[in-house]
Amino acid sequence: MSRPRAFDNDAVLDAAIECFWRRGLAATSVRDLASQMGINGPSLYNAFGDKRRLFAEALERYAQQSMRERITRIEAKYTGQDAIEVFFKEVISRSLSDPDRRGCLIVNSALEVAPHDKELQLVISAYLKEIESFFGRCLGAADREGALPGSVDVADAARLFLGILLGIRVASRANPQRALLEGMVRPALTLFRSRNSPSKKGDR
Amino acid sequence: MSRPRAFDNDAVLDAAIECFWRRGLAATSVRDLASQMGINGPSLYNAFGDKRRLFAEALERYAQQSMRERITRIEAKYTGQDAIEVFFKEVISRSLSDPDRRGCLIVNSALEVAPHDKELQLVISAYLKEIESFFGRCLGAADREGALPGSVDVADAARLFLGILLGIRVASRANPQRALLEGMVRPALTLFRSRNSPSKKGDR
DNA sequence: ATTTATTTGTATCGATCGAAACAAAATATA
DNA sequence: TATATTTTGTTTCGATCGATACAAATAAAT
Repeated sequence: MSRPRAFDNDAVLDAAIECFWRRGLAATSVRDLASQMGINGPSLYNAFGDKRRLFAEALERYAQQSMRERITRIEAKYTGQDAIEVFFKEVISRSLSDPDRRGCLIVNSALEVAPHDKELQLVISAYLKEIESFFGRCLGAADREGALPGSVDVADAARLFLGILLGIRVASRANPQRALLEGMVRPALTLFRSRNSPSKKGDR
Repeated sequence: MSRPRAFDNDAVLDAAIECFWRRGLAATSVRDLASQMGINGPSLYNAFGDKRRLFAEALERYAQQSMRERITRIEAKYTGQDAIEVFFKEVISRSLSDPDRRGCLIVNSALEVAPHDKELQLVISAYLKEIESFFGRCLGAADREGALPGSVDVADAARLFLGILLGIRVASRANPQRALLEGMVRPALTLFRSRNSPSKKGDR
């Protein structure tokens, strides 16, 4: 009954993600967005409402494609300490190989957007909670396998790993050095019962 | 020989800190700044050059008044694990009692400014390094007192605590809940040899 | 083929951005 | 008191901001 869209919705959303990821919400202009998305301003407003709603859609797509994809992919192959180690290995690898220092759009938004937008704050908090829950599942599995000392509280340890993740994401934008990022994680892994510990003090 | 300034340089810098702290560099307009600082636009430009240089001055003053003040004050009274615990207790207390969720200007800037400003990136990295060094001194003292297990690498543990601090600062802007922030720290404190451990699993 | 509904491109809206031009005001020095 | 130097307040610059008015273009439904 009407003229069809000339652009692919997911493709232009990916372009929007790239803009917001690199420069944040406030510093990305609608003209930048429209240009990178390959559409006109009115098409952008027609399809997404306004800049803030476009951001919300881009953020949700990022959460799906980046965060949840990684979590489900890793949990399909690993459990417990292994899953956590692979997770951080991947995050650090990505952080060190990103010349634009984009970090993580969720973490960036937690700092830039959440304090000034109550609605998005709830969304972003929920994303962080998803990550915390992932760590919680890994730690719960480790606990059931007897891989956690009794002194370790699973819920707190999940919060610790979430904190380390946030720390890595922040540090990687200001000072992306392997020694720093890996050093943030390594001591936390000693919370697990030592297996055939491959890296200890003095190993380096 | 010339007309004197009608405003106190430190006082207006404090007002600028407040602006940048709450809204960041890009989202704070020169008009907002001048208004909150109680001066006119031209006076601002005359005294500080431009918005970016004003930001750099405000950031340095913040680092002195907020970060270094806390570190030196705590190190004058505490050492080792105590210093670290008091540090985090204070940071968490501040984070939970801030209705504007300002977080930490250094951490906010590490995420917002550092990736896009090479000069400020170096400054901000140096600030983060100062914090890491503080943790390193605390951990070194603990190590010399035999309060650290041999499996703990001091340099890495300092990076861990820096990471947790960054994580707390990010989380406190998106989801400032005591259980979350304290939970991020508590497991890391088990890296120290257990003293008369006042809080363990199930204590809560 | 006509109608209807939506998207597209062009142009532009008022508001605000960082920054500065300019002259009046103010004070230490001569 | 006269001069030199800086700050101050008013005004405004060109650029850009988010958002839209409007009409031409497009295609499914009738």
